[in-house]
Amino acid sequence: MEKEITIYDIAKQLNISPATVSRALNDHPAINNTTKSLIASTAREMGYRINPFASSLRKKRTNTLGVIVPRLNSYFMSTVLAGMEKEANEASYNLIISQSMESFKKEITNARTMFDSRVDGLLVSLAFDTEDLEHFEPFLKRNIPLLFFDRVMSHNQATSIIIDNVRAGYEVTSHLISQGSQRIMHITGSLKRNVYADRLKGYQQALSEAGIAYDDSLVKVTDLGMDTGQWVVQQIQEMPLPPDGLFVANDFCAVSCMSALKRAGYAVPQDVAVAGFNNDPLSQVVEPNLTTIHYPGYEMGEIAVKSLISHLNGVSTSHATNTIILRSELIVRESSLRLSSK
Amino acid sequence: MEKEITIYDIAKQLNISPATVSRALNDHPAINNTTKSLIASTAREMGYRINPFASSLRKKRTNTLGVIVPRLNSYFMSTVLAGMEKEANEASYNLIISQSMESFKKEITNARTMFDSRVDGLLVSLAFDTEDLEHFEPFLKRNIPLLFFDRVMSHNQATSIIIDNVRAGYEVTSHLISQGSQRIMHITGSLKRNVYADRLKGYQQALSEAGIAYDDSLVKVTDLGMDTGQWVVQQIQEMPLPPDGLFVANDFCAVSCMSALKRAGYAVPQDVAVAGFNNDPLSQVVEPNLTTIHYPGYEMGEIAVKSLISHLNGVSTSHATNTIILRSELIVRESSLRLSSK
DNA sequence: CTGTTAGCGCATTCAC
DNA sequence: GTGAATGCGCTAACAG
Repeated sequence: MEKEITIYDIAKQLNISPATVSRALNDHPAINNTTKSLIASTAREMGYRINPFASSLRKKRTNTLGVIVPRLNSYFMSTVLAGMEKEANEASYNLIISQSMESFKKEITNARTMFDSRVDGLLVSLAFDTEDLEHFEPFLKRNIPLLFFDRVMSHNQATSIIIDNVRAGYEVTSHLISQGSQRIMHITGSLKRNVYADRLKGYQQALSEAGIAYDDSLVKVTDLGMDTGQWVVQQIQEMPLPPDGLFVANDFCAVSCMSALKRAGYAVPQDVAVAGFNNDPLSQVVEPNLTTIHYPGYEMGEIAVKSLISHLNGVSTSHATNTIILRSELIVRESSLRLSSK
Repeated sequence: MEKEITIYDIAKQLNISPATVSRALNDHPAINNTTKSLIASTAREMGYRINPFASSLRKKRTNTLGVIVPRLNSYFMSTVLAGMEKEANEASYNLIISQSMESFKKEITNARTMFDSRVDGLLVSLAFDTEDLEHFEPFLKRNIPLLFFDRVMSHNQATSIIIDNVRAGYEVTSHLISQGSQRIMHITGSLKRNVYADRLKGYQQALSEAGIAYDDSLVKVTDLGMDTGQWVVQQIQEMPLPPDGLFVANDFCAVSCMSALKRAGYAVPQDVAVAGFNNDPLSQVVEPNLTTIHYPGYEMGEIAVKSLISHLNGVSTSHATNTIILRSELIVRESSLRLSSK
């Protein structure tokens, strides 16, 4: 069992004061460069590592960011987190990650834990059924910056990072229309969440622009889970006039729908064109390949952390609340191609 | 900006000593129950929250566990993490999670970060190409318990939690044989990793037991990525005698193979029976549903953390190294059913 | 059962 | 450019 080296040990070794060691290690400008590098090298030799707790206690900041996400099990989310981790590491911040499991209640618990852990900042993507932002008030009261990404809710003291979901929804729908679909069904998640509400808006815009009447009964709010495909096909079979297009709010569920459709004897895309959302690798692994929206997850993670940290280092306490909108992109694949040759 | 309440504030308020407050808050046995609850309630009223850094600095433990995983983007991994998080929360531990992105190098960096963060214990699932365990030595030298799960490497000072991959591989292969497959191809990942090496062993056992000669050229080591399916089919098309069964080491890649097979005109399961591994929800969302192995991820996460924490609280420094083997289960679905009626 | 005292390791005044 | 002194908030002796 090795002993921990402290700045005192280094100081003694070099016959200088601990204060100088501390300053040198923190690259303080008022320290001679030669002594700086001397201290750095002996620190390395002696196997010194900073004690983050002593440092945090003293500085009253933890160099830790909290992240609350609905779930980790999607390509999208893990990509976002990879981006966050990269930026955090570079700025020597740690990340504490937790999953709300799409539950408002768990999200509240998670927020509480993050608060008690005294994170310097909090990054959140909201759960399906989150109703309000009260559980984040303690952070704002203590001036701990709060940032929402992807699943956001507008708040006058928090930054949001999103893509233009209205536009993306519009693009998908327009594309389906351009491929000859006239009755497009939209399978989505909780409309409490901007991502779903906005995609729906885009869907409606595209219909209206094409002169297609909006039909409420073609929009289905689901949990986007693995049974949704089967349920959707059941609905379709009960319809007097079945749809000829399907816009599903994520790729996994879109695949579930495609699969159920094929099992029920519908041809994709001939009978029904299908499009998903997120550009999960899954979309290129199913037959037919899935038309979808590319979502810049890694970039979103990077920017989120970068923005939060710059806020932490920021000059003012002015909560410059802004919304950052990233660029998404329609990716056309076979599942929606009904016109061009295969 | 509110002021932080400390135990001194509570002590002053109640005219008692800070030590008593500290003891009461930590549920020390030698404190009167009435004063305990009095302290607890005023602490709540005053909005007290413990300062984990002061506490960590004093106690020389952080109540934080590190987790290094290859990737977060699978149902399996996020389930494991959910189980870990639950147990950690209950024992009031925090989790720091990082992804190695299947890279040995990144795993080393991650380990270093965890070490510098002074985690009390470390949970690891190894990257594809990890060669040795040297980067974990610093932990062992400092008596920080190390636990491997799923992707493990035997080490005389670390506990491992796994399923019986040999058996699972055997079960899958035997099942395929029982459905009439004679030439079974096995698509797997790096054989440096126990999970893949063991599944291969099980595969070989089953063949041998059925009196089928083992054919090296039917085993393909890949990255199990999204292009693997296409590549595999290409290989198949070049074979004089194509396989009639496919055992793929994870579900995502199995789906990629099924899809490529169908695109190339093979019927699943009639021409080729397919089986995957992990029981990802994906397996029930593709057509045909995928035969697979159910893997108790949540349970594995729970047990991993429970075991590590009990080690931390353990009486001795004796590194009682053990291997815990969890039960997996074959799940038969359409993709492999060639005999029974559909 | 409760109080007194001291120190965990660091960063920051204030000196010089 | 460097050193001495102090305290961040908590817990663990040691007393009583």
